[in-house]
Amino acid sequence: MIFRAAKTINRNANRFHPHHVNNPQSKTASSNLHKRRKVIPFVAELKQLQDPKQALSLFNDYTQRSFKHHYPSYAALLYKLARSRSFHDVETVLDRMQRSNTHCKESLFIALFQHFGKSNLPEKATELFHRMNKFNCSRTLQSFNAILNVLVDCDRFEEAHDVFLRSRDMGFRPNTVSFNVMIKGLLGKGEFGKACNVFDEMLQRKVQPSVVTYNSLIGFLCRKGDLDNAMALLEDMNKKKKYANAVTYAHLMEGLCYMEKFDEAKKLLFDMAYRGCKPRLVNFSVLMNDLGRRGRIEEAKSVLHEMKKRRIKPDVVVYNILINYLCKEGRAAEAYKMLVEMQIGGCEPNAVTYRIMVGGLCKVGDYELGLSILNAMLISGHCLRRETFSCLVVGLLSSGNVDGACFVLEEMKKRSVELDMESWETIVKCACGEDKGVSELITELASLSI
DNA sequence: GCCTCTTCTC
Repeated sequence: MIFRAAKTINRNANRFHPHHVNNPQSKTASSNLHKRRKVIPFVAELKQLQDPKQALSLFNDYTQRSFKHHYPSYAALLYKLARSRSFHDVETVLDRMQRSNTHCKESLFIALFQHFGKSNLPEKATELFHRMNKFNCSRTLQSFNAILNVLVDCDRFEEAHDVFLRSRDMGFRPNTVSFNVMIKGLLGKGEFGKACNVFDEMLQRKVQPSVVTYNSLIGFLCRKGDLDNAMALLEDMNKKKKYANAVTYAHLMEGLCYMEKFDEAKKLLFDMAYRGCKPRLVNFSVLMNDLGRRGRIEEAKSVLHEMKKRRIKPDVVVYNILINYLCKEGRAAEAYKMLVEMQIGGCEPNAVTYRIMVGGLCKVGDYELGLSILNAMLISGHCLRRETFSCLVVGLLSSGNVDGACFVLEEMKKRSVELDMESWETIVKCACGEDKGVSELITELASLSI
């Protein structure tokens, strides 16, 4: 049954957007064909694989055929496994790489820290950081800062602080970036005063604050609506010849929007150019977001046209803002048109786009299109959240598409995503209310043993 | 091929 469902959905996915589904594959195929002779056979073959589970066995196949794996092999495999969050396999491969004494780059470790961090596994990242000297690899301040940042982003400020204090023992001297991360951590906890103390400490220790340092502080003040102090910091920056960049202005514009001063924010967009700072995407998206928030979607769309007129190519975030507010207003069909439009314009949707779109379609009851979007999302290798799956499962069942619902459940099972209690309740109620395929469904659920 | 900090979307 599931197989049948999967086939139907695949067909739908191709209809959804052939350009999107087929292109990445054909592109890699042709480029690999082009450089096949130069590329390491294992890496070339690895890139063709859809399923990350096959990656490790391919690696083993090559090992058995007495193929000697070098750094490019390990790196490509680790990236692939980390991207699909197969962290158990990541560990296995790391062990082998360590034993083989392969000379490896620090960037690989930094990328892995970030993958661990994104999956909220900071302890895995710290463990690897401490283990780095066992690899044939140099560990610099950059790794140190990367680990600090992962800890702060995972809400482990105290641990980050401990690591920061032990920097000297580890042979590192904190630089601007290290301090910026600590300031970000404090601001994240609402500790503006302590963040200012760290700022002063930087000056004492002769570590120069950068635009980023100022942006963090200005951003905090703007979110609080304290524009006066934010402007004072802007003055201070200028005095120290640290010039405001597009992000600085984006914060100020956001602060103005927050204070219901949209026109002033818009004026600042024009003023910043006079002050020698070219407006960037983020400045436009701040305006679009505020317009969308107030339900003025047509005006938000006109900002998009303004950007195009200025030859600034909208990115995925800009489209996400529009798609999000269209969905919120129950205009999922228009949101879908926007999604197609962005792809035609050469902008690939990301995980957020898909989540918003599936949610918006569920809201208006178009579960069939929601399902094909979900499938496109799976094919493009994006991770999704429980809520996205849940609303679709419940919706498909309530509209009588048992095959579709089972397909989604199967995909959840593959990814070890569990349905929430509330959704289960709805499903059971739905199943008991009608007789349509109930026994079939129960069998399916039992076999999945979620 | 993914390489440290600020930024708008869920």
